[in-house]
Amino acid sequence: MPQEFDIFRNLHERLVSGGFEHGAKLRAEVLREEFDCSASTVREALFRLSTLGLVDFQEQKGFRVPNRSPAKLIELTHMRILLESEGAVMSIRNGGIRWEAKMTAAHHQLSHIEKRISGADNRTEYIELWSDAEREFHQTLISACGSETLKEMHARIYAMFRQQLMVSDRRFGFISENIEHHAQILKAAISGSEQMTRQKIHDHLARHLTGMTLDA
Amino acid sequence: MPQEFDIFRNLHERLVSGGFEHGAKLRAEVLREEFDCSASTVREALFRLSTLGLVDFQEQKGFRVPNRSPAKLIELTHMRILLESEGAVMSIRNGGIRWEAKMTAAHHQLSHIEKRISGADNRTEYIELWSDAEREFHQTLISACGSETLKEMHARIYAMFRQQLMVSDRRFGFISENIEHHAQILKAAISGSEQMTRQKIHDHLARHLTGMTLDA
DNA sequence: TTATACTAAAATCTCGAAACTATTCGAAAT
DNA sequence: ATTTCGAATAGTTTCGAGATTTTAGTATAA
Repeated sequence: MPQEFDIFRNLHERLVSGGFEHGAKLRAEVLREEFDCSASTVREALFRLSTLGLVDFQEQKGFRVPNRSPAKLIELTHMRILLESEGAVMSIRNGGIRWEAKMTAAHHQLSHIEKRISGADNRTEYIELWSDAEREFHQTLISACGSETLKEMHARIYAMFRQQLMVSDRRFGFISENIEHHAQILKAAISGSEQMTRQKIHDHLARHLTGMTLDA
Repeated sequence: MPQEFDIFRNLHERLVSGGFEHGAKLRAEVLREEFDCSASTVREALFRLSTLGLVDFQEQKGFRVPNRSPAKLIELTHMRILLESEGAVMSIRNGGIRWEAKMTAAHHQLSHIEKRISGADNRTEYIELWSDAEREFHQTLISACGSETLKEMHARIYAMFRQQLMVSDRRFGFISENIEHHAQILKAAISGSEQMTRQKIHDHLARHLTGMTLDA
């Protein structure tokens, strides 16, 4: 059973969901022990992650978790707006009824979790659930765009975006404002209005464009 | 002297400029000899290239040069249009006189080579020269956009795009039509017209959208 | 005190062989 | 003639040790 891919996936998930400190050093020799494999195998995984932008690599200096920077988050937000708007518009044109059905399903799922969270005592346990549903919603939005390249590119940007989020934004991203946003994006997409869809996607993400969000 | 990066660069260049057959197998053991290093080192470089989309990787099956597909070229063309248009417009807004100067310089250089080629007996020797100048022109176009992420993303798409080109398009991409296109893109960019710039970039790349180009 | 040079320790990078997996090819059975 | 099986070959992945480079610490000189 080849394990390099498992390591890759594991590290990917942790990097995106905040499992490492920003700027932390990633030593192959250390991670080696956790995965019970050789350092070379970890190194390969880290190399791949570095090409995805989730890990910084410097020759002879090793691997690091990228530092957080407001400027980077703004750039990634712009890219998300660009790619999601384009993907959503293309989905509207190509998707048909099947895509609309998938959209309503994805939103229903997300919406359900968001309602649960609103009244919950311990929100922490819902974070992963919500996180997955949110990703699913945004992925579905562009899923019928007809371009694997665009979807792949978006997935990478989305991962880097999430990695750049502060702890507070990762944990309380499901604020009531967002709940309304998702509903409006769905409505615009189903109605087939390209202009409106672009607008709602922009509105949804615009909060990350100021660079003024606070960390926990 | 760390050599992994050299191997990476060398393979990258060859993959993009058609140094390998489409679909060819890339065996670490074979390439090892050429670079006079171990297979593991080649493997690392190939892994990185696979994450960039320039090499296909399958577990337990090794590495391959991606096959050419008209659909893929069309997708990449759409991405180029999207990214270059956005980047150019942002450059128009942020670039100022310095960017305009760089643009005219890049175009002058490209234009000079294109004129040389038109009257040359043996065009082959100019290909690399032209190729570099063309890349430089398109890179300069988006260079003042203010987003490293966008530039990086564009560089990746551009590389994959070039890799997907047929031999004929790589060798005779400097057709007279293109010479005119580049001039018009420059003119639109310098004039500051965002709409016109978007249009000219689209026109320039549109020929790849039909999927009907022939191979040599 | 600040700067420089040297040394020891720690980390990274490369290697070649061993372990593992896929493919090929030919023999036996249908 | 075709299929199935298994051995032999070819190819891929993992490993841990050794070579190289960076980093940290200490001593010496300005």
